[in-house]
Parts: sequence; structure tokens; C-alpha cells
Amino acid sequence: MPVHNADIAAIFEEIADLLEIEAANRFRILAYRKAARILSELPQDVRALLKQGFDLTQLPGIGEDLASKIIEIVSTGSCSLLQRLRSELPPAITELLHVPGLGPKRVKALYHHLDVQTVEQLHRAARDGCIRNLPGFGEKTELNILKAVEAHASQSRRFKLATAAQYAESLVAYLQKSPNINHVVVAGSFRRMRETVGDLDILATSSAPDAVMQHFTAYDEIAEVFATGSTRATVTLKCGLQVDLRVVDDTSYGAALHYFTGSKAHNIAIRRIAQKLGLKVSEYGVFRADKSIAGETEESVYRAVGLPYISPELREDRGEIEAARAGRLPKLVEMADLKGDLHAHTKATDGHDSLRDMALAAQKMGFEYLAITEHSRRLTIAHGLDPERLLRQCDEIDRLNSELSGITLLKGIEVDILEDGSLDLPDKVLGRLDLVVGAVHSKFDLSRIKQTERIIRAMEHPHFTLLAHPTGRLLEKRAPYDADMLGILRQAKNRGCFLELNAHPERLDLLDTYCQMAKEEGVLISINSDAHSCYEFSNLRYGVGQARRGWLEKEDVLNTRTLVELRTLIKSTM
DNA sequence: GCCGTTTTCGGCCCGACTGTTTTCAGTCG
Repeated sequence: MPVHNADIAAIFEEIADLLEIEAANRFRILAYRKAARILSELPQDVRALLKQGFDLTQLPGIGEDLASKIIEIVSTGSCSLLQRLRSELPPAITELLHVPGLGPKRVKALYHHLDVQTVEQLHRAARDGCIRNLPGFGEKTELNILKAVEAHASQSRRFKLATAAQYAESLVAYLQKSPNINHVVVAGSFRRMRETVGDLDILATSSAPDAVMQHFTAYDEIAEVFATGSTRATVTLKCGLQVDLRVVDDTSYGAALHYFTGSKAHNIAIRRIAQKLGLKVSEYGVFRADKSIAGETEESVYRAVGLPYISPELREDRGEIEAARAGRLPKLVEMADLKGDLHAHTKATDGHDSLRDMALAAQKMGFEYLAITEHSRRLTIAHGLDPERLLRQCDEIDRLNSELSGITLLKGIEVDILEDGSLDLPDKVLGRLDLVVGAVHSKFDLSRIKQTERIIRAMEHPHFTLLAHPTGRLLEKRAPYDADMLGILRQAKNRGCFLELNAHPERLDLLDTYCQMAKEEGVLISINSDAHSCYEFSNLRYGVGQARRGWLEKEDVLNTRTLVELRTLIKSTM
């Protein structure tokens, strides 16, 4: 069985869960969790690294012991520590830890006193009133467990960033109506532009926090209020999204924003640095003894611990603190840097708008150019273009370009990469185009080797320019296909072609960690909308967010180039 | 279990809310 990074991470998470129930040293548990996070975020495949003789203890949070466990898992598919823990505790018990409100202590008590091992048994015990009499439990706790179990299935999902944005914008608009609120901002993973968010973390400043809480909990989209205090409240919206509101004084705004933006790992790293400097960082400020020395702005918090400002998208404890310390922080790409878009469709295939409307909408975005890249004939469901229709569209674009001023349409195609790596249209037709965007739309389940060979072969084609949505994943719907991204990037480098970061909220593909890898390999990334209508160019902001999470700067992005520069870069691939 | 411009041993981030307690444990972010 091939072992992926995610499999190793899952084993370490399960070990951590079981160790928690066993009440093991909490730092030992943290070590397993940190290792799980590092592995799941690692863009390179651990198996491949081991084959190259890479020393795993070079990775942060991985020491001798965990390195040997990783080797054990890669070679045997399992881990003897996990086997032992599983033999001591019932297998499904870690599932109980994921019920909100249940932690290791309560899970352990439920198991020992009531022999509760599964969520179903927990549900029954709560319904039958067996839990209220356990030491440390009571009627309210029992009721909360019952509610949590019943809501568990429907609430555990994450929301796509763009979906969460809709709920966030309405809620922020509502909060801003309160005369007691000074600032209000969405923090958390939303502010870090993560592709999906589990909840919304909203920060407000006010000198009358109780009034703010009252206003907040009266929001008519709220399904249930879980907790309200004078500074913090937790609710669920009717759509199932959890919202945490935190209210602090204006003087703590920066510190609270930093704290509430996270990530948790980044915050911990910052607090450790502060600790070494004899300081204490909390959501209220930076303190020396009891004296506040910073906190009104995020910049002041970073300054107090001797660091420059770090953008939210970088705050994942993936090397940003070291980079900040060394003065090597990237100057991240911004929406305003984009000069065009290299992936869009019209109503000629599965889009909604005409060539002219798309061109005008792109111009409104401030773009110099827009590439029209319809699907090719193989994608019949999208009315893909055959050579004849494509050539007709080329003529139409030529005509339109002679009429338009300030925006240039580029002639392109999103051509299917067939199973054997050949392209879905004849060379002669592809040669007529300004650029050829290649994409995989079928046979997602090829082996890693075959899938990689297929894409690498497609890139060998003399007209190939850009690989669209390079992993094929659809958020919460379809896993990425298995392919060797490093191999693909090196081929792109050799051939002088490019990879896309598809900004569609369901794709956000290339992933952030692969963007970083592309940057290291010197491959330019094109942030494209894949727009099927005039309105979808605004999705580019999510693509830019993802690019920023991937440390990309203006120079690392293909479509920050002017049309003249772009033509030169593209031509060199043909 | 990891890690070292305080350390190869002894540390390891900080605070809010709830419910069951009579001063705090458990959980969460």
C-alpha cells in the first residue's frame, strides 16, 4: 500500500488522540500533533524524500524518534505504538473526542463508567439520562452532549472561503449598525485567506462590550447561542457556520487582531519569542511585567518582539518567522499587480457571455489583456470547440481586437490532455493561437507514474504554454489526482512553460504549498479566473489570496507582466 | 517528544466561558 504524507499525519493524529485519553504528557501529545501538521503541509512526498536519502530530522518538529516512526510507517504501513494504543482502548473512541464539548477527561470518564465507546452509544446514554449522575457531569452537560451529538453530522463541514465571505459580509454590515462598535473585522483563517474556513472569527472594538454582545446575539440569522460573556460569544448561524465574536478595547485592537487571526501555531511561536525577551503576549497587548508596551496595532505587536509586520496569509508557522527575522519576507503579490487573465470562456462553449462583453468586463478590472480559452472538442458536455469552430473564433477575435482599444483579446484554448499525453487538437490549429492552455479533464484515477508521464508528455508539445488547474481537485468534492508535482514543475522549467493558479473558489488550484515549490523551482504561476461570465473576474481575489499564502511576489506571477512582456515570455515556449 | 543567543535537561502560550463546584476542572480558541 502506498503511504502518503496524509496517511502518516492521520496516524500521528490518532496517536495524539489516544495519548490524550491516556493522559500522557501534554507536550508529547503536542509533538505528535505538530508533526502531523508539518507532514500534511509538506509539499514533497515523504517517500520520495526518503528515497533521496533526505534526513527527516531536518524538518521542524521531527526528531530522532518521530523520524524513525515515519520510516516504520512508510515501510510497514503502520506503527507499533498505534497498535499498542489501539489494543488498550476501543478503536472508535477517538471519534468521541471530535464531539464538541468532549475532551479527553470526559471521554475517559464516559468509557470507564458507562462503557461508552462510540458516538451512537454516547447518544443513547445521553438520551437515557445516564450521564448526569457521573462525577463532574450534570444535567446541563448531559443536555449539551445530546445537542452536540445530534448536530455533529451536519456541523462538522468546512465552508469554502467565497461562501463564508457572503455570510461574513452580511454579518459585518449588521454589526456596523451598532453605534457602540468602533472597529469590526473578520479575523481567523478567513483573514489568512485559507481555501476553506471552519468558523468565522470576528473582532470588534468597543467601550460598551455588553451592548455589542446584545446586538450580536439578536442577529436574526443566528440559530443558536452557545456562550456569551462580556468579551466573547459563540453562536451558530442557520447555515451551520459557527461564529465567534470577540470584543476588546481600542487600545488592544492590534493585539486582539493578531491573536484572533492566528494561526494557532504562528501565535505560539510569537509568544515563545516574547517569552525569551521577558515579555508576555496576549490578546490584550504585549506586557513587560504588568506594563503594556504595545498592542494598539499589529505592527506594534511585531515590533515589540523584534520583527517586521508579517502578512496574515503567511502566518502558518511555515518559516515566516525565520524569514522575518532574517529580513527575507516576500513582498507579496497584490490584486493591483495583475495586468490580465489567461483563462476564460464565452457562450461559444459553456460560458454565459459574449466575447465583447468578456473583453469589456476585463477592461473594467483594469486589465490590458484577456485570453479566451474555450474547451476543446473532447469535452462534449461543454460544447468544446473543434478545429473549424476554433478557427472561426480566432477570426472573430481578430476583428474584435481591431475595434477595441485599451484591451487585447488573446487567442487561446483550454485543450484536453488526453490519456496518452497528446493534445485534443491538431498542431496546425494550435499553431495559430497566442497560447495553449492544457488541462486534464478525464482519467483522474491513473497511477501516479502514468498521470505524471501523461502531463509531462503534454508539456513536451511545442505549442504548450500553461497547465490549467494542475491537481484537478474540487474543494470538498474531488481529491487531487496523484501526480509528482516536483517532476511536473521541473519539466515546466525545462520547457519554459507555466502553471496556473485557478482562482475559482471551488478549485484554488495550485495549492499554496505547491506555489512555494514553484517559486523555488523558478516556474512562473499565472493567476487565472477561469471565468465563465463577466461577474467571475472578481474571484481573482481568492486566487491572489492563495498566491500570497504560497509566498508569491509580483515577479513570480506571469500575468503581472505587460502584454509586450507576456508575448515575449510566451513566444519563447513556442 | 522536541529543542537550545538563558539550556543536551528542563523547559514547552495565554485567556474566556460553562457547569459543577464551593474554589476550579474541563474545554475551547
